Amino acid sequence: MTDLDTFFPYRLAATAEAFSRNLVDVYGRQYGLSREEWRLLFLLSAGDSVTSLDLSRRTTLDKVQVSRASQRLEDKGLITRQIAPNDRRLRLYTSTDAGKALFNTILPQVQARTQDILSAMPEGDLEALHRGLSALATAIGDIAPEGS
Amino acid sequence: MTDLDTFFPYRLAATAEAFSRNLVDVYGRQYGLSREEWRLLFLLSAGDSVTSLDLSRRTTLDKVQVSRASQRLEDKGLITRQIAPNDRRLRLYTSTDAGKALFNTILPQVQARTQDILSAMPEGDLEALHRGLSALATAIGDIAPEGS
DNA sequence: GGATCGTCATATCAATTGCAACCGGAAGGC
DNA sequence: GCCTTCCGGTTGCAATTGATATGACGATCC
Repeated sequence: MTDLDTFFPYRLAATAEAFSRNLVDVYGRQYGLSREEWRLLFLLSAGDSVTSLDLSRRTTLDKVQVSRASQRLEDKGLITRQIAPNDRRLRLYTSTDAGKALFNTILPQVQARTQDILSAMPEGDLEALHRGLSALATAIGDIAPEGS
Repeated sequence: MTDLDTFFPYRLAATAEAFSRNLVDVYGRQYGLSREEWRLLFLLSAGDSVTSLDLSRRTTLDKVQVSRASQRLEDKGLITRQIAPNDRRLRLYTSTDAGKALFNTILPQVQARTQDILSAMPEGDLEALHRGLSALATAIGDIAPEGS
């Protein structure tokens, strides 16, 4: 167990990063979005307006990252930011038509790449991965409830 | 499938990151090592001298990252860097006594934290995770052999 | 042997990130 | 009403990272 390759957390991180790199190659290299921008666009394109609070809760991004990523998305005309009417400290983020169009262009490609990879796995292993990952996420949450 | 939480690559990345954060909390917050520094120390403390080529091959770090991380480790007195005798372009990295001592202090704590988390998983799920992760790593390697 | 090409380490510069201060705005006490 | 405290978002600055260029070295071909 003194070899890094066999050290589980490292294998997990390396695999996740490799997967992620593959997808960044789709939405980043071709469309110039960073990972954070893609995540935000993903959440916003689902439908209606979302507050910044929702965003940082539903991503692993902190408020500075949300602020800067959304600024760039706004500069690109993909989203708009308004001040929330009930609490003027909050922002309401909304995807523009251009943003939704871009999202609808990219999503199938990302899904296709994802499918390419996942369907290359032997039968049953994907289910095993799902099972294991869910259990791990739960375990991490239980062990370290403090988080950020 | 329009929810980020259910989007598999995201779940994988988020879980890996959460796990990693937990470990960084051990070697980083308490001993001031970055993830890269910890990885290098890990590899070097195993035993004898290692060339920079080995290092970047056995981590996901490129040579610039190796160069920088090892510089910091040298500044802290944890490793030494010599010029390789057979190829004077290469560097030979060796862990100092201080480096090994620090590693021997940290490793048990990292392993303990890892065990805390993994053993909180229900019976069988860890094996499933191993299986799935290996299959996924293979699939990624097959799909995108170019990599870096 | 000398020219040329590929490779490794490092330097340099721009872009990104993290941290902490700051600026409104809200909430609660008085 | 005000004043204090807390909270969300932004901004500035320092440290880090990434991309690219430079310089040193080794290997190959002539």
